Amino acid sequence: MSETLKKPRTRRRTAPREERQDQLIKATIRSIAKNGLSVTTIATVAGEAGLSQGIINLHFQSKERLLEETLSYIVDEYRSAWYKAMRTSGDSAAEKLAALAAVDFDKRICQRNKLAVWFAFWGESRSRLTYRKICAESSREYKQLLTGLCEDIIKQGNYRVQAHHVATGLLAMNGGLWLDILISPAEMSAEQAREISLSYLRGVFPRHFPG
Amino acid sequence: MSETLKKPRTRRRTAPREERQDQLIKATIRSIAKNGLSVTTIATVAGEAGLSQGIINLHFQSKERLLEETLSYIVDEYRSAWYKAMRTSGDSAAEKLAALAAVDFDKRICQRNKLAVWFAFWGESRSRLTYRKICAESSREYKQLLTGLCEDIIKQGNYRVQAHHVATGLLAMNGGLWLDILISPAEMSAEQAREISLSYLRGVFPRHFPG
DNA sequence: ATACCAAATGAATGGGTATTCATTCATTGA
DNA sequence: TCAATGAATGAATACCCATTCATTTGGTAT
Repeated sequence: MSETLKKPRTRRRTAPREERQDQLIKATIRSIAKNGLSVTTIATVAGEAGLSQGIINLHFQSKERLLEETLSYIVDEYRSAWYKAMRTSGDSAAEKLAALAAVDFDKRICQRNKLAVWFAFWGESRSRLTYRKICAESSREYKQLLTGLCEDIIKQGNYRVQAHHVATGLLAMNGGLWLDILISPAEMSAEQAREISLSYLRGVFPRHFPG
Repeated sequence: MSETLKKPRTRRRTAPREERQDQLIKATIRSIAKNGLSVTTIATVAGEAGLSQGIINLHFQSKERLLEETLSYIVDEYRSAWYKAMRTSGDSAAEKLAALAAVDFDKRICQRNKLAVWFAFWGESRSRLTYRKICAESSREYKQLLTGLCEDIIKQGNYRVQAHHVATGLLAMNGGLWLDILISPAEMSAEQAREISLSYLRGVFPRHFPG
């Protein structure tokens, strides 16, 4: 007995709950990217995951909850990424701001499949309170963080701009660049987008972000 | 005879083709804003227009074509707006650029219902070639126009930025601000957005857009 | 081995949607 | 006033989709 940690020889057909849910969420991301949210059905997701239709209600109770969990997954992943960037970046406000801006174009975050999910949900969010709620707190927190960093830099450099304007503008610009990457990947790569975003910061805070 | 242009006394139940199509497109915009694209059905559009279900296939052959015509309507309206801005604005590149940037936050263009439509279609556009095509030419043309104006200003002012970066950045920022207006109208008005967008231009071209 | 349990399946169900088309109705010209 | 025309209707149709659940299957403890 007590060989509980033995590895299975054959690929297990039954997976632990969390693993299967993760698998389904990733299948949902692919389906939304490939088919769009309005054509994403239980069947397309199950097909993408290579599993049966019934499994979605087994794990998520409803299609709607699967979609909500998928959005949460993306939002949480994004939040974790900038939390980490804050921890690992340099101490100065400028370094932190640069690190945050870079997260938006990080390989892990700035994947077209995931961008497709962001925009799919934004497209529906006007009419769906739930979707807005899932994004709300994280986005509020993020903007506050950005604004704080901008305030510091403005004080240090004696710049004559409003922190709130810069933070909101930067956030908006990066979102818009995401759309370019999503829709016209031939004309806009993540690297170019990062460069454009940075050139904005150089323009507003020239002494902190020298060209 | 020859009184063909007489006005009808009673409200006509049968309207000219173009008028009815316009009415249906406007109903579609309202339905997308209210319900989202994925819940917009023949029934919701017909209900919004106060007409019967059959009328949509009568005028547009299919729901899909109605949606495409609706997107085209929004795109064309936007294009007309900046064409007009170019005609009526001052002659200097800076004036023209300011006029263009202002169009994005013009009352006619920057309505939440219409913004909802833009984002609804962007959300699906990754998976729908047709949607991308409808936007493509207009958007290309617009970016080219912006870039040209930036080039002029850069030459005049001897600025050390790339025209393409500024044009793309401005376009992206305005798109991102649209999202703020759409999703958090309490925190972002069209006027504030215009101000933020302008403060970007002031930052990049300080001698042409004095604060 | 055997029995048990939970995971997974997929056919069946019920509700909803786009599209069609025979019918109704408003308008116009004679 | 009376056809003739075509716009508009809405019930009928055929299809699709989320959800359910009886059944099967894989893993585990005995």
